[in-house]
Amino acid sequence: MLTLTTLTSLAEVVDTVNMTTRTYHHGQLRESLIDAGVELARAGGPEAVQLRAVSRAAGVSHNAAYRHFTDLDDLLAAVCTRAMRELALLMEDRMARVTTRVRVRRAWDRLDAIGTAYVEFARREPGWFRTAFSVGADPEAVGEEGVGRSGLSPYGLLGACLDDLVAVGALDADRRDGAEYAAWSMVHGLSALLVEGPLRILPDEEVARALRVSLGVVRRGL
Amino acid sequence: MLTLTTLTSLAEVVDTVNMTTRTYHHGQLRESLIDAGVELARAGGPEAVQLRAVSRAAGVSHNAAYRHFTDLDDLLAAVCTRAMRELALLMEDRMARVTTRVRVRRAWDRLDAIGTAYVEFARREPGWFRTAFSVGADPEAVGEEGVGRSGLSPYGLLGACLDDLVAVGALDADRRDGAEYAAWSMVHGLSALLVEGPLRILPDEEVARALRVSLGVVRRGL
DNA sequence: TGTACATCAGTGAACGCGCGTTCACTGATGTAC
DNA sequence: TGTACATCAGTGAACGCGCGTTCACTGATGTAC
Repeated sequence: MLTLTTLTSLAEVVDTVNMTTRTYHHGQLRESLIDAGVELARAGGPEAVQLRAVSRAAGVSHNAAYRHFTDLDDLLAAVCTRAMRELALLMEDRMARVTTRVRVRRAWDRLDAIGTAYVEFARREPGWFRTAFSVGADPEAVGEEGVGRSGLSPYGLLGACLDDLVAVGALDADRRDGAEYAAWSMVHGLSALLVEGPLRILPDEEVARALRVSLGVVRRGL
Repeated sequence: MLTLTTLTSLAEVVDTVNMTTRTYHHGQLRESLIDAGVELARAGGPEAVQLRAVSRAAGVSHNAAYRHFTDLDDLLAAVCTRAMRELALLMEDRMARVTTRVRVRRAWDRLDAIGTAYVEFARREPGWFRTAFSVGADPEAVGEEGVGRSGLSPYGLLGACLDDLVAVGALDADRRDGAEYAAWSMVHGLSALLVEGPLRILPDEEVARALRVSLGVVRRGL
C-alpha cells in the first residue's frame, strides 16, 4: 500500500518527467500564464481571459500575475498577439500549399489561399479569431509581433501577395493602392458574419459557396 | 418664498408639460425601457445595456423591467432590433437620394448608396452598429423586425438592390446567386475593421479611400 | 353610482456571484565579502 | 566554503464593485354586481 511518502516522491517524479517541477518560484510563469490565457481564449474568446481564471489554470495564486503583467489588459494584449500569430501561421501554411509554377496563376491562388485560411481560421477557432481582433492595435503594430515564420503578420502577408500580383503583371499598379482594404474587408466581413453575426446559422455547403463568391468578387474586382 | 406644496404642484405642471406625468403605474414602461436601452447602446454598445442601468435611466426601480421582459436578453433583443431598424432607415434614406433616371446607373448607384450608408452608420454610431450585430439572429429573422419604412431589413434592402441590378440587365442572372454574401461581407468587414478593429486609427480621408476602393471591387467583381 | 375584490405594475431589501486589484506577508534565490 | 543580506516571485486575506435575479410587498386600476 502506498504511503504518503511514496505518493509525494511519485508526484515529484511525474513532475520531473513533465518538466514542470513546481517550486515556490515557478521559473517561467509569464509564458505559462500566456499559454493558459491562449487556451481560455480559444474556448471562450477574449471575455474568458480573466486574471483569476488564467492564474487558476496556471496553478498559481490569483495575484501572482502582477509580477509579470501590469494588469489584465497587458496580459490580454500578449494573448491577442499569440492569437494573431496563429492566424499568420495558418495563412502561411495554406499559401505554401499552392504548388503551381505558373507565376500569374500562383499569385492569384496564393491570394485565394490566404483569404480561405482567414475564414477557415475564424470558423475553426472562433475564440482565437475574436481574441485576435479584440485589442485594436493598428495594422503596423500588428505587423511587429503577431507574426508567422516569414516574419509577416496577416496584414503583411496580404500586402506581400498583392505586391506579387503586381510583380507578375496580374494586377495593374494603379489598382494596387488601397487594395488591401478591399481584400481584407471581404474576408474579415465574411468571417465576422459567420462567427458572431447573422450568418452563424449557415450550413457548411452554403458557407463554401459564400466564400467562393466572395473571393471571386475580389479577384475580378481588383 | 416657495412652500413645499408649491414645489409639488410646480413639479406636477412640469411633468404634465413634458407629457411624462409619472404615476405609480407608468403606462408605457416597456417602450420607455427600450428607448433608454437604445440610448445606452448608442453610447456604450451592447455591454452598456444592463437591466439596472436601463431601469435607472427610465427612472424606475431596477426590477420593474421584469414585468415587461423575461430577462436581460429579452430586453437586449428588443434594443438590437431597434438598432437594426436605424440602420435600415439610414440605408433607405441614402438610397432615396439617388436621383438619376438612367436605370442601370441608378441601380449601381443605389448599391453604392446602401454600402456607403452601412459604413457611415458604423462609423457614426459605433454603439448601435455593434448592438445591431450583437444578438446573432439569422438574416431571415432580422428581416421580420429590424425594418425600415419599406418594410425591408438591411439584408432585404441589399437583396432588392441586387434584384434590381438583374432586372435592368446590369448583372448577369447567374451572378445573382450568393451575391449578397460578397456585398454584405465587404461593407460589414470594412465597418468592423474601422469600428472595433485595427483600422480604427485611420484618418478620415483614408477611410474614404478604403470605402471607394472596396465598393469599386464589389461593383466590378459582381 | 357605489363598493368589493381580483389583477396588474410597480417598490425595496436582499442574495450570491466573480471579478480586478491592493496589502502585508514569506519562501526562494543570488550575490558580496 | 560559509554567511549576511538584498531582491525577487510567489501567497492568502481582504476590499469594493456592480451585476442579474428573486422575494414579499403595496399602490393603482379595472370590473362584476
